[in-house]
Amino acid sequence: MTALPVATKAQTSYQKLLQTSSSTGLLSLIKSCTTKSHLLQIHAHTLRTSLVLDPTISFQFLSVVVALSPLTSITYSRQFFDQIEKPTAFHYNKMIRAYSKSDSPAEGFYLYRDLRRRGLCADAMASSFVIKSCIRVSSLVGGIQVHARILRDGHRSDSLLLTTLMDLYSNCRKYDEACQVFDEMPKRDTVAWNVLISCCLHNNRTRDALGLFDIMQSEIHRCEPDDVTCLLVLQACASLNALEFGERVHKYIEDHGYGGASNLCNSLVSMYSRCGSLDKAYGVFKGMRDKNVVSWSAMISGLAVNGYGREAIEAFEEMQKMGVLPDDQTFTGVLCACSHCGLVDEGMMFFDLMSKEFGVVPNVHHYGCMVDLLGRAGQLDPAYQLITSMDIKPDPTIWRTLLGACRIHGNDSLAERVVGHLIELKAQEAGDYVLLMNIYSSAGNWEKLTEVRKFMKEKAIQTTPGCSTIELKGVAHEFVVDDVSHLRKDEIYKMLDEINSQLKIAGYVADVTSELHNLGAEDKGHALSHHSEKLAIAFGVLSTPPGTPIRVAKNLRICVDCHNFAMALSGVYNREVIIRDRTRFHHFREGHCSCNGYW
DNA sequence: CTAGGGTTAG
Repeated sequence: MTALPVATKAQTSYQKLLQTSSSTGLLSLIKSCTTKSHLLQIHAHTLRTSLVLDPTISFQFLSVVVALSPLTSITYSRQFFDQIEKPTAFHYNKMIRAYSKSDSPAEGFYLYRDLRRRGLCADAMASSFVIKSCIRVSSLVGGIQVHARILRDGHRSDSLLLTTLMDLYSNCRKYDEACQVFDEMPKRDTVAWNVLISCCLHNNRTRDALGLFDIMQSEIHRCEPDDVTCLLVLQACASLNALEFGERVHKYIEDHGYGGASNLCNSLVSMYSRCGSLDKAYGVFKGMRDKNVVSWSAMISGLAVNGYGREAIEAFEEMQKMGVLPDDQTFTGVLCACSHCGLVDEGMMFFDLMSKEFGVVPNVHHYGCMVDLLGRAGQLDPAYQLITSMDIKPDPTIWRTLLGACRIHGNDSLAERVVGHLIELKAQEAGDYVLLMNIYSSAGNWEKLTEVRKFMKEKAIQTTPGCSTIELKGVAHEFVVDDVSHLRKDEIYKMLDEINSQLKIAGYVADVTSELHNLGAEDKGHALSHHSEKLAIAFGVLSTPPGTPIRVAKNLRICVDCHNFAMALSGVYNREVIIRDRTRFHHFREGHCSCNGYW
């Protein structure tokens, strides 16, 4: 351990003050200490006069040291702590709390163990701080140990403590354990429900998160959602494309007087955008009095993903006129706008501007947009160069973006290299091989295609089933390829047949060459005609009045044929069709798509 | 004798 810093000037006026003050005077001097220099002088003084032995004084001083730790360091606080001869539980709690918020949260855990070994009483607070530490270092093992202690200590009905514990399990991806803690809680307040919803959101239970919004309000629980609940549920709506549910939450927000909260408005803007309802997003955005960088970024990204690249760039300029400084996420939106609309030169310009004029260091998302931009424009080699020249480690997503571009431009040799990189990262997924097979298939390279297929079979690599959802009256309906599980399946298939024949008259021809989702299918044409998005669309046509927009969310990329299908349908049936796939939105209107073939 | 806990915008 390094030597403690001490005051350099031997006799300052402050030290005189210290020496002449009574013990109550000293306490108030300590409490009012706000500068590092005074802190060091008090420290020296307490050491010289053995005042560290006095628990009240040492506690007060520890409080100040911890409070001023941004000026000194957590290590300094610890050094002082170690000088206290007989630290009490109070001292420990103070120090453990400090650690839980510091850059070395794990130390809090060791100190907690130390506290117990000394036989001091660990109260609920101490345990609470330690769990915080465990969350920070995502130590499930540590958390479980503390959990056991909590039960032994008889703190099993402390809601606040148990809520923290739920958050721990949630952060460690232990959904069931978090639920169990929730179930065993004697009393659950709104925050407990919020943590449960947050847990669903972060553990692939997004649909359950929506359900909880209603369950918590039901007769049995009678728990009022608050602003945080709304924030969480809006995120769930956005990721599920649940527009109607989102509108309900919007109404709830208005009815409960949260309408003016900027964080909620920003969330609404994002939710509406991500549900493909740009006009509603803009409505909320326009009504906001204080638009901050988050609001603008949400609007810019919203415009971008919905295919309004030029408008997104205009919004970016407008934002600067209003004196709001863009940050990293603003640029993610702007670059995304460029990549979705094929604005290669603009994209390069913004990428350059970003760091030079706004000091925003490009992150993996920015690079990802640039790779997408270059890749889609056919500049595959520069895109590859860009990835290899990054000063950050390429993540699987960025390689996958390039792989997508390889598919568009049918570059099989680069695609193979990219898959090689994914394998190197041990991140290759079924979808990557499917993409590779798509490339071989459209190039007519049947040998390689069979090779990959065989490889996948041998390794038993499971493909992610394509799944499309459509929300109707607040309920999400799910479809997979050739789905026969829906109650109205007969009507749906009849409708799909009718749509197909109508579209054929209008000149739509099924494209069976470029896609093969169903690996085992002998009859590709057949599998194609019952893709999940087509079933969802047919269901939409069937169950909504003419003219109603049809909104579908798909977990994978939409295939070329389904894209053509939706495009034709939007004209023939005069329906707006909005499909959100894994990478972007497709707005189909009057026989056209917002992506203008650039996709 | 002293202080102190949970969820949370793009």
